[in-house]
Amino acid sequence: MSFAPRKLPQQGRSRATCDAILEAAARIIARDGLAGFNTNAVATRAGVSIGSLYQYYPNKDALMVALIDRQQRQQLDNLIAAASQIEASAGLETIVRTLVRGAMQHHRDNDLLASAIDHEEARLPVGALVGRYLDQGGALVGVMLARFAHQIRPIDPALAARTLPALVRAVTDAWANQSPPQLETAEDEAVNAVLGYLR
Amino acid sequence: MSFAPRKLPQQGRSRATCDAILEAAARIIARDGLAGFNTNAVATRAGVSIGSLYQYYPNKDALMVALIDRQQRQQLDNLIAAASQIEASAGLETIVRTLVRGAMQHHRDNDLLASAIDHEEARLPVGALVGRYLDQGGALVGVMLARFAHQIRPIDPALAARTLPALVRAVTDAWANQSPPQLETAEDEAVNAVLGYLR
DNA sequence: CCAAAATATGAGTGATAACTCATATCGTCC
DNA sequence: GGACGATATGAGTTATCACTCATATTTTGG
Repeated sequence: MSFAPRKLPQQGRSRATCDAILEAAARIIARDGLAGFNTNAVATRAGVSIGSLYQYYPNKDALMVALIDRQQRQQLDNLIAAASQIEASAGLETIVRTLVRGAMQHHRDNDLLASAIDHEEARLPVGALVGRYLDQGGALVGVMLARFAHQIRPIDPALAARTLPALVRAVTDAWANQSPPQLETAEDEAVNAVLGYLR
Repeated sequence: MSFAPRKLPQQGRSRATCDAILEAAARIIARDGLAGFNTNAVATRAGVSIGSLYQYYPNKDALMVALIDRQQRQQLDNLIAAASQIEASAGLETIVRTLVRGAMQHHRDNDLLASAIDHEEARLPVGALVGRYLDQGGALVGVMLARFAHQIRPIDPALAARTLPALVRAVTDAWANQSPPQLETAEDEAVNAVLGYLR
């Protein structure tokens, strides 16, 4: 089973079709989870026929892989945007807090989608794809934290890129499942956990 | 949709049937993930007819809920067993390390099953059920850590019971996805993360 | 032993959803 | 403006799978 696109869009029209399909898939999963994710629903939601969907995505898993790619790219973009807003003189805790806030925001906005994608990443052969994005993000964060080398123990950057988002996730989920959820405190806790891990 | 058992087993024979069904479900998910989890396969694997399965579990989700209950109970039992082997004079780090090792062992042995169950817990209304087990585990750990109150910042025990296993999980997964996986080091890292969070 | 209750059976039903294909429309290039 | 490739359509096919039910077997209590 291949996940490569069956046919590359060559005209603007078909590129719009591909995008609409991905967007529809994301919205459906965000609303109903993987249970509502079927190709007929995606095509309908995208305002496109089921035949068009299969013109570009050879099977359902290929569509999922494309969605994973899209999501990873968005998260990297978010990270870059957050990083660009941090002042050069910012302290370690400020930096960590800014990045944590960005990650939490992303999860809060797309809770079902984010966890569905996490789950599918484990099932599909996307290790290399995801690894590329994580390494880019890790490198960026590594540069930002280089100034604080004396406050931080040495950690493999590729590893930190996998560990830290998961840490934030773990803390966020734990607080979100509390009643009542207290998301402001969750941010403090996540910052705490990350700093505790880094030092 | 109710998840309560349709009929309670009253004879030893039917209790064995129920157990065989649950065991088969666990083994199938552990091998093939949720993709291979269908009621016909479970019944066949259990050496039981599909009709018998539906005699006790009114629908597929009810079977999943029973499996979640079973898994949570097992994890609590593991925790109790690990706790009982810790000497009364053990230091904080020793205690944390022992508990972390137990949790990692459990995940390593049942990787697909554990993550499938995590995923299903989010979808099904099992918050109260899971909460009871977490609170019991949290209380137990709370007692063990009470001696170290001066080294630990105050944390809501119910919250810690949700956060700490997730932390361990996050670190373990990050290291497991590294190539090559180094699970011994992962233990050190998880202990680190937990201690960093607690202090 | 017998009747009634409990338990087991598995072919069958209906719904869902992935995927195909014959046909139609659109865009581009000369 | 015509021809050819690119793109779009959606009814139809097929496989899977949750779940039922009429019937058969086993266990229990009297």
